[in-house]
Amino acid sequence: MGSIQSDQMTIGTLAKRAGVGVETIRFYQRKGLLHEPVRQAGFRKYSDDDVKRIRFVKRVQELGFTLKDAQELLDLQLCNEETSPRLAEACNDKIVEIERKITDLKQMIGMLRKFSQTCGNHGPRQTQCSLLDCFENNWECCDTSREGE
Amino acid sequence: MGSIQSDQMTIGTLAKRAGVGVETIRFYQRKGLLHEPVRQAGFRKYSDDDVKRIRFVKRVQELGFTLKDAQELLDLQLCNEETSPRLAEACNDKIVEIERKITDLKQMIGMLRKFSQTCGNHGPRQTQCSLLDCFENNWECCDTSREGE
DNA sequence: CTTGACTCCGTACTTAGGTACGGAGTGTAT
DNA sequence: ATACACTCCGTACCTAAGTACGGAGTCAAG
Repeated sequence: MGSIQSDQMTIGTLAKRAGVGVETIRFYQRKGLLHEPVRQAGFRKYSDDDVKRIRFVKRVQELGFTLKDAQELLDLQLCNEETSPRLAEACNDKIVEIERKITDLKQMIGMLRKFSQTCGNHGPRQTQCSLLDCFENNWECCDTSREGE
Repeated sequence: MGSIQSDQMTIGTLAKRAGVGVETIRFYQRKGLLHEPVRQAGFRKYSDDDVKRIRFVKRVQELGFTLKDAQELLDLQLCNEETSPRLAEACNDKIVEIERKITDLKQMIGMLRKFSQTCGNHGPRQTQCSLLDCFENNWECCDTSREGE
C-alpha cells in the first residue's frame, strides 16, 4: 500500500501519469485546481496526490460538470470540525443536483426507447411519433397504450 | 389543443416564447439547428414548431449534451422507411451513452453520501475519508463495514 | 562537455456557445 | 407622418477549457 518513492515527479511525468498534457497542468495551476508545487532548481516537483487530483477532475468533468464544480468538490477535502457542517450541506446540494440530472436522463432514455420502437418499427399501424411532440407532452410519447415495463 | 393562429411570429416573439435571446436564434440558424425560415419583407417568420425545437435543444443541453448532440437528436425526426434502421441504431447508441452516464452519476452520489456521513459526523471514531481516496479506490469509500442499503 | 530531452515563462491561438454593437430598413400606433 | 419598437446584417467580443509557440535555462548520458 506504500509505494517506494515515486513521489516527487516532474510536470512531464505527472502529465503522463494523469493522462493529460503538460500545458493542461500549468493551466490547472493557474486556475487554482492544483496548489503551487515545491520547486527544485526552478522545476516543479509533484506528488502522487497531484495525480489523484487531476484524475478526479477529469472524471468529474466527464460527468458533465465544470472545472469550478470540480474545484468545489476538491474543496470538500478541507474537512474539519469547523467546516464540517458547511461541507455536509455542500455535499447534499451536489447530491440533489446530480439526482435531478439522473431523473432527467432517465426520462430521456424512456423517450428514445419509445421513439425507436415506433419509428424503427413500421408495422401496419403507422404510429409515428415526433421527438419534439414527446418532449412537449412531458415525454409521454405517442404510444401510451401499453405501459407495462 | 389547436391554437387559433399564433403561427408566423417574428424572431423577437420566438425568442421570448422559447426563453432565449434573439441573437441565440440567429446563432442556431447559422449552426443549422433551425432551418432557414420563410421571410416576409425580409423579416423571418417562425412557427410554433420552432419554439418546440429551441426548447428541446435547451433541454438536451441542460442534460450535459452539446449542440451537436442536440442536432443529432433532432435529425432523428427525419424518420421514414429508408432511414429507419440507421435511426434506430442512433437511438440505441444515445441510450447506451446516457445509461453509462447515469451509472457514473450514481457512483458519484454514493461517494458523496458516504463522504458526508463520515466527514459531517465527527463521532468518537475518526473515520475521516478523503474524496480523492474514495475515487482512487473505485469509490469504495473508507467506511465499508456496513453495506446494507 | 556537448547533445538531446525536458522544463521554464508569457503570450497567442482554438473551439463551443453564445452576447453585444451599430447603422440601416420596416411596421405600427397615434 | 412621425415616433418608436422591432428587425436586418456583419462583425466583434466574451467565457470556458484548453493547446501551441518559442526562446532560454537545466539535467543526464555518453
